[in-house]
Amino acid sequence: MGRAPCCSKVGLHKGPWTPKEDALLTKYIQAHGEGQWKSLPKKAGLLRCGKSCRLRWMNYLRPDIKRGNIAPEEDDLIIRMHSLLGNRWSLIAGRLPGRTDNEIKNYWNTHLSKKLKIQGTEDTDTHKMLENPQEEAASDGGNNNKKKKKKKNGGKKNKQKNKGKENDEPPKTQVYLPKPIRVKAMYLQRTDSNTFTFDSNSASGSTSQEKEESPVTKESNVVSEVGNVGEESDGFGFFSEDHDLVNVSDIECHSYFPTDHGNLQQLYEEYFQLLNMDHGQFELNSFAESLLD
DNA sequence: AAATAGGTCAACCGCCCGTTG
DNA sequence: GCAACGGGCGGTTGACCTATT
Repeated sequence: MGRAPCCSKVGLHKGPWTPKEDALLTKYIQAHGEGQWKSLPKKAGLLRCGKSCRLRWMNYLRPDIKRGNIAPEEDDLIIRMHSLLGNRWSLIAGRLPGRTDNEIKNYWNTHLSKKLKIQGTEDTDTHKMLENPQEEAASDGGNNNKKKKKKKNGGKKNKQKNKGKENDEPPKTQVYLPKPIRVKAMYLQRTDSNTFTFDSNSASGSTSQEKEESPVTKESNVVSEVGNVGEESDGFGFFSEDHDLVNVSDIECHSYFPTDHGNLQQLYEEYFQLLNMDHGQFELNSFAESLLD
């Protein structure tokens, strides 16, 4: 059909965002809110495609983004959700506040699919059990069929990509007590006073007062912490038994992620039961769609 | 020390879908 | 009903990093 590109590509910047661009985008959104992506770059003084701005904001600049290691329980939930929903990353991300679909997708492709194959748990595409998991893993090369392009080592130009790492502060996790929920992806909304709040209505039933509060300052909600995660979880057990409680100094990220085993189990079971209602794909799709209602 | 293989993840691309006029 | 538009999504790419040879 050849739809016209979302914007004229002529003269637009591509590639990694510079700190200056980030600042411009952040400043503009803080002042005017999200949306109007097509006209946003021009108004914000950015030589970027609107989609690129949206992506940068959604995946990197949003203040509620939880960067860093995926907790074992998140890991497990991703696996389970993937088994139910397939590659519907945005839906899965919607269950993991602070995580983006892109992050989860990357995490799946680079960690989980490989891990599951090695464990022989299942075919990560079909979720069927593998007969020869080791072979599968080996043949796959842990690369998800991704063709590897090798590049010359090239200049080690400064790259913003790892600037977080350069801080050398290990990613930290801070977890908030879950509110009674049917969780929904958290959307940042603008209030009349140009402050941002999380639209966690559907996610947590928060009051308007709560909304006035920056999530980052909601320290009172901090009730527990989860182990620093980069380590392997044991994969398919619901939680890793030996997963350590954390060290407060390792905590930083904020989340409403339910850390309680029971909550996660409940969430999963809720999904599972719905999927077992024997209503076929139509119901599955309806259910999936309903997740974000 | 240099070259290469393998891994990670930000960003792009193109399609799809809901909304609007 | 239709086309254009805006936004969202999943798949893919490629720059950069680390580990290994």
